[in-house]
Amino acid sequence: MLDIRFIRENPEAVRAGIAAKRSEDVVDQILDLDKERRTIIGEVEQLKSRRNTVSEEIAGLKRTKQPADDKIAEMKGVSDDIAALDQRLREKELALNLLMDTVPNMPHSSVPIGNDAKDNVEVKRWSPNGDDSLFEKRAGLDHLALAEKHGLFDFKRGAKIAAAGFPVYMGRGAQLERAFINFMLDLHTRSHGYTEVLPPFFVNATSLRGTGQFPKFADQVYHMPADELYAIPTAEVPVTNLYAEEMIPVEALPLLHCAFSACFRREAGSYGKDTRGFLRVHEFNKVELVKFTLPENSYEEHEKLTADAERVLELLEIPYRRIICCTGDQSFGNSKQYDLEVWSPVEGAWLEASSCSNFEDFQARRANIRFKRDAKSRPEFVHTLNGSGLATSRLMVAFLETYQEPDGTIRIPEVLHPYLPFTSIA
RNA sequence: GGAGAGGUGGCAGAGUGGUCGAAUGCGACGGUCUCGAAAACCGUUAAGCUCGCAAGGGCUUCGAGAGUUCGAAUCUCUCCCUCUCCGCCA
Repeated sequence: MLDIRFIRENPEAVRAGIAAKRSEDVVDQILDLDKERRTIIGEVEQLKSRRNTVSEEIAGLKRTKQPADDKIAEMKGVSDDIAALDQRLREKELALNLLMDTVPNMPHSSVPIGNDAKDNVEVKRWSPNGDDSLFEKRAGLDHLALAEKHGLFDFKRGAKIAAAGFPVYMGRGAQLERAFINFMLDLHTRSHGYTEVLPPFFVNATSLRGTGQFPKFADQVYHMPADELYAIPTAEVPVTNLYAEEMIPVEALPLLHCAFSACFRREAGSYGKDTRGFLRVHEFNKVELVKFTLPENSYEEHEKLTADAERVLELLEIPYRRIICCTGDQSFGNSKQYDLEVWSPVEGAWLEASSCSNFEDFQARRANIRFKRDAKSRPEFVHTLNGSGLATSRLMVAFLETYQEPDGTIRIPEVLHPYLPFTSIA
């Protein structure tokens, strides 16, 4: 959510940001409602002020046992007027908030203007020893064939016991998945300074609104109406909301958390697109990185967070690239977004394995996450950042294809040996 | 699932329908004292909205919502949450 005062004072800048993000321009409606709202506030508060004054006079008269009947009679109508104005005010505020929720975060000045993914800009490419030949399409079994050959996953039985898009990991496939997760958690907690969190996988609607999934993406989240709970689409939701409505001690900033969770996404409307195997699933596993920072440090922390995610791929020696998402492709709530894409040599395609975003104070304002610079200063909103570090599903695809030998054996890189009871899948 | 207790300021914890945004304690901040610190003493100590160039003013907030009343932290109703005990259970 943006600051209403910022919109009031910079309507043209907001209009430009909305246009760059390909969102609907509601600035005029917001300004109108804001004006009406403030007019009503002026009227109703004048009445309330009068009521308070007279109430005190009545109290004074009662205390000295003097009659106050005429003043009481005078106030009877005033309270009704106040109630009517309060009602109108609530209606205006409700309408205003609904619109405010649809305004995206403003893109940072360093983000390229663009329409869609085609306008994203590659800013970095990495492969072991800088070997560019690794970015070529190669012959070999794709991840589904490899999984079949070695009995790593069971998509059919996943569909039987749940639904299509809910993978089952079997045997060495399950162990490999667990090794990825443990490896990433250990890296981020031991080498990158993050504190581990294992959050609930269900949250309430307030939390989803806090991080920006609601109201815009409500149809993408699994809902359990009997208990009014929602399955998390990412650990970003529970972890960011840990400090909702709180004042974080300034000395605790920056606050760094990493969290493993399963992630649940309905992917409504995307049927038929990239549906094979792990390319698009309803449930997947992810280690998420979340930061709470001082406003002036968030862009520096964004670079570090992205580098922390990249480190996973570098240690696993998986070729990847970093792209900066253009204004039309970045997400609703963030101001700057890097995507990390792993190279899938058999698909011959880049697969998104991570998305690292700076939300500035957009989520912090919605969730009311604040800090004070010192005891005397006013509270300010922190900046929140998050990024996958990483999601395992696309990583698994690239990993299996990258590490297959000519005979279909999958070699396990040394960095994972401490996490597995085998060094190859043959 | 059943029974009970409770939700008040950063924390702890009082509160009679009317000088209650709220006693008191702790903490924090500023000051006196000190070479410095501790102790002691004095003072300050919420947030949001709104009007105003500012100084400053106004309004709201005692878990949430509704009600009674001229007036609600205080009375009534509904809901939410926390804790304790019993039952069941991974």
